[in-house]
Amino acid sequence: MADVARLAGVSTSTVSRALRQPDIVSPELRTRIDEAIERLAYVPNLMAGGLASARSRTVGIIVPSIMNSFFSETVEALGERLADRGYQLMLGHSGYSTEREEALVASYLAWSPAAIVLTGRHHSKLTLRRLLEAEIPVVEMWELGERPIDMLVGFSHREVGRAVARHFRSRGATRLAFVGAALDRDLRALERGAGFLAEASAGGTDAVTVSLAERPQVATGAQGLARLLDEQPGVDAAFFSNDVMALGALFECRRRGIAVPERLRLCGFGDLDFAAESVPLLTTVRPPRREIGRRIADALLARFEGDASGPAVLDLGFELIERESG
Amino acid sequence: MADVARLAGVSTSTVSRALRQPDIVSPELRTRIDEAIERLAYVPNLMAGGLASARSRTVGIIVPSIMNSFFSETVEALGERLADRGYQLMLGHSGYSTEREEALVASYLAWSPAAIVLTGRHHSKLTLRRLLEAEIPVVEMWELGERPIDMLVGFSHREVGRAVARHFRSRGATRLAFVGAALDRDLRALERGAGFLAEASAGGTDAVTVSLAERPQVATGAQGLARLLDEQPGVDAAFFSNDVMALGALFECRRRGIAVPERLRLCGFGDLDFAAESVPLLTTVRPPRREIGRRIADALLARFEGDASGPAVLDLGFELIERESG
DNA sequence: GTGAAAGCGCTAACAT
DNA sequence: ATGTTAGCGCTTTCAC
Repeated sequence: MADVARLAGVSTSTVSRALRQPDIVSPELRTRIDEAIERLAYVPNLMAGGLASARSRTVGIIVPSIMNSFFSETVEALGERLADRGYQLMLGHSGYSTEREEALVASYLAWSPAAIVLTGRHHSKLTLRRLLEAEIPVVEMWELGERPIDMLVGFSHREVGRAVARHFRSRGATRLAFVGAALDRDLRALERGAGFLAEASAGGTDAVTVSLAERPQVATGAQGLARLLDEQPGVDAAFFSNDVMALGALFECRRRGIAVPERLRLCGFGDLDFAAESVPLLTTVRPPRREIGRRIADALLARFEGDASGPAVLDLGFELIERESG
Repeated sequence: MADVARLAGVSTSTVSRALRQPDIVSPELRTRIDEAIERLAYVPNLMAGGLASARSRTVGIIVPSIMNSFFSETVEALGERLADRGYQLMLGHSGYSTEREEALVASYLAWSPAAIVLTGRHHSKLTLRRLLEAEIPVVEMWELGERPIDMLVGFSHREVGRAVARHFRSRGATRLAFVGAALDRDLRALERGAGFLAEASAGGTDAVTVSLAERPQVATGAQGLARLLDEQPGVDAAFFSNDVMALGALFECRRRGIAVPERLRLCGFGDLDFAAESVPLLTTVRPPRREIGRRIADALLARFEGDASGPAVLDLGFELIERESG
């Protein structure tokens, strides 16, 4: 930067200003500075800037798993919008563990990030304390609830479960089941199941849960269907943890010659791209995957510019997509 | 850090040493320092450290798409191993564009990263120059080839294509097809297709390409199958860009009553989890997704400790998984 | 609108 | 093995 200043015949403070708030520098100097930057191929040292200003154009984000397409679509949308404005994403995955989340938050904080984005509402005490002390924007996403740390962008998983139960009932199903995987860690799926069961029993419909310990994968869905058929042969409609599991169930039904939806109705969650192509087409719930990322980016960018007027809690809703399977 | 030093009754240099190379500090002081750190809940400022040492414990990584499970599994494996050693991942996605890659590399470099990991071998001139000048470890991944920028960890996509063609031939197929999507951007898929066609013609077998402009998704696979049947009715074995497309083709076959593999053999790429569950089970090629991440982490960590003895090019191979579809 | 000067919190010679 | 000292490259008062 000293080189740039020398070449442009100004002081480093002016170069710094020209970079950060171009409008308060006279047009003439700005041009000279821009030329110097160009000629020297100057790349600012962000660590020096960060040290001096005690903040950085970095946003830390933690998702349970990078491989989960739900979250990765949110991350991609968020990252794209932030990158346009010069912010970098530091990505980590907690593997659904609050301890790993705690460690990640601590290491993010050491970078004086501009903001931190967390998945869900379940955090350790220490994480909460550190976040509060950091006094930076904090977003919790993919859920809803009371008293967010700061901002909250998501939708109600309980309502998702209720909507699916109502849908099944309206189609004449009489014995419902929720098939979940790793529910001790995936609290959002647990919540969907709870809403589903609550709505079923509120409507006087029979409902059971089949809970598998494994992670929610295609094979787990197939297993879940097998267990369901074994243990609860009377069930005529099943709501799965997500589309991936529902796909496994679809395959297993095919193998066993179970007619979907005639003998058994199936509903997934996520509206992943195969849901609109499978045989039969998969009835599912579409969460606002990209929208969550976009809205968080917008809220954050507004906050970075000093605009704190946005809502603390943003409910982006969801959509039940009725197709052939249920 | 000054507070810690004061409380422990030592100088800041000693605290700094205790943090970076604990073994060169006497056990007694180390204990006192650790206690002070604990009591003050001291969190080091990484930007200050980075500025002073002109490097940071940060690794920049660029993948074409975060949502692609191939790469996200690599990212997850890499991130996990690096996080254990105190390194943070800065993640970005290029959307298969070298210009976006260029911009990302530039912004990573402003953080004095410990290393940079790129997907593929196709980069802009400026990116190459900057990377060379940065004098940090650079890994190109998911491909193989001559003269890497620095390190190269992957496998041969051309060989993948050849292996699939040989496999189809050995099963008696006589008219082969490669069905690809967005081949102008996905150079790895293009390479697989080229290997496939080359091997087919080398063996005297007829082979054609069906190329779609859309991104390789489930729906694209279904479309690809439709076009294949229309334009090349005699084809009896098709190799798809990846498993996602192959799944779409499987569904489309089901809809059209095409017997797989009797009438048409299908092979995918990726061995995504549904491949082992679909009906029929999907024959595919398994790339070393996690292994790539792990080996890069190992190579990088070795380099960070000054060990430059590792190979510049690491061929991790692949595996053809024969199941029912082909 | 621009410049001078004082750090930001740490690391790395160097000296002891 | 430990302390002293001089920055790292930028931002940000504070004068002008």
